[in-house]
Amino acid sequence: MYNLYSMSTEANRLLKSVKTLSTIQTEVKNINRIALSVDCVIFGFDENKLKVLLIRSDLKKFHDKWSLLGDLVDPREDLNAAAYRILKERTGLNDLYLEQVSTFGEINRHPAGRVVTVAYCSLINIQHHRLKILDNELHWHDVHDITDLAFDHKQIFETSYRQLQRRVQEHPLAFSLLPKKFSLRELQNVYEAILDTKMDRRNFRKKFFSMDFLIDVNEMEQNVPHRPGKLYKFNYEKYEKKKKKWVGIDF
Amino acid sequence: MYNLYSMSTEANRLLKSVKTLSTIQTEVKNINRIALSVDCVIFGFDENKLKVLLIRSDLKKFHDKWSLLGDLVDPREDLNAAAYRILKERTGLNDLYLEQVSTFGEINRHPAGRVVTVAYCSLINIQHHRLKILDNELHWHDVHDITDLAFDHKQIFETSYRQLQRRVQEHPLAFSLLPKKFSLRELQNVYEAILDTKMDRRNFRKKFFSMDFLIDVNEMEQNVPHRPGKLYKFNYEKYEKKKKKWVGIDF
DNA sequence: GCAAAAGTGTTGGAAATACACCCATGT
DNA sequence: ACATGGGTGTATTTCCAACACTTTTGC
Repeated sequence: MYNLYSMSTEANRLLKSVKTLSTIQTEVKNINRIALSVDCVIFGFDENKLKVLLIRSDLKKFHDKWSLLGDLVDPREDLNAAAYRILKERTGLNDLYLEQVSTFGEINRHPAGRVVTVAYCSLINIQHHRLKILDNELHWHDVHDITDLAFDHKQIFETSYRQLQRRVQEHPLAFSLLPKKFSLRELQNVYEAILDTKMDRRNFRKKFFSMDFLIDVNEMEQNVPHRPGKLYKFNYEKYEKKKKKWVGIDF
Repeated sequence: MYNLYSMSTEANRLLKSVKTLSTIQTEVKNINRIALSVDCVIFGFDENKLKVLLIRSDLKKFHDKWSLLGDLVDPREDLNAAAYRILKERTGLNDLYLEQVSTFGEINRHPAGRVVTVAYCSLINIQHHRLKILDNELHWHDVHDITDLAFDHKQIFETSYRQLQRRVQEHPLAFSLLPKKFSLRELQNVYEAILDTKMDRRNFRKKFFSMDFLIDVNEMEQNVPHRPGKLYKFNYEKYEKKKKKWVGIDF
């Protein structure tokens, strides 16, 4: 039995092999180390569909399969910094929505050896970085068309997508997929795409106007073949002040 | 720039240093490895209070501070298996509620070197293993009395506690803190302790009876100095069949 | 009989849902 | 003029919150 934190002699009666700090240091340095990677599930919204950014895997074992964007974490690099680095490399953008999802640590999940991976979910405005992904090894995939991915990335993707569906209903994430200024129809399209459902337009508007977090920017849509809608932006400051505490048993 | 999954020559125009499998293997084996640990936030319920199980840390740097129960992950061990191992070592119990919370990977979070830790949350019935924690280096602490813990364990604890508060409202976790048979009052006490709030007794009963997941076991409380309550157990099978899909924007 | 908690229904307000018509623009 | 989606209001239902008295047991 190990114990990473305690070296109590008192505890030794129960805990057979409590370690000294130098023992821990030896293990940390030489014995128990594992390769750690980050995988980013990068969502975008285009043509009224929710998309995920994938790269072609050319490992023989996974020929013709797609995989998430990932890399090893450098031992001198914060975990979150590694995730931001990967995003920056792939999208060219800073200041993105990025959130940790979960860590996947089965022994044989990677053919190169023991690699534990931390999954992150990111939401980006697909217009803003379209120029960066001319590379035809990188591709946006409709989330409905994901069949099998390389490694355990299908599982990672599904976990991330479910978490996104959950979180978008409780937090103002959807705006990260849209331009700063957007119409209510675009916003509703994002929700419908993420949740894979249809909503009533009038009730959707009522809901958002009653939350009172949308700022009317006094502009209209341009070049639409129908009556143009008003544009809004999300009031993050007001949201941060007012966000509710949620109590209510419901399962 | 690295890439763990792709070795496309096509991509090389954009991605300066895409790696071969053998390069990846070399890095996984020799270069980029990091010590990985698991920390368990073990919650219990006793005397109508929510408790967390901590061990005394005797590292000089953290003398007199308490810490979570954790250990290094063995490179030949599944991540989840490591968490179950730690739980088993400390509580003697298998088949516990155990769920991953989050991974903490700041560079200097551990004095022994670079240690990234995966936090897990567990709920146990405190009666069942009371005998295992005679060791006075292990102690149940009221969650309200947690001030500072060793390492970054305060942050880990708070993240886990918040997640518990969130999840207990949407999933039937509370029953893991109680005996198989429990009274509605005990159940309500668990919710009130976790959520740190008071609830209306009649509405609480109405809520649970209308969900219709409680089985009346036709037994009563024994040896209470007042009218004894009926005992129930939770119908997990029925819950699994019926659990609802939740749709509704609310933030 | 008294203390202590179990058990039980109703009502008002808030929020969610369902639903149909007129309006502004591009073609 | 017409096709397309923008914009709006009301009635109904469902859910939640507030609230007080009677019952059963141990002492």
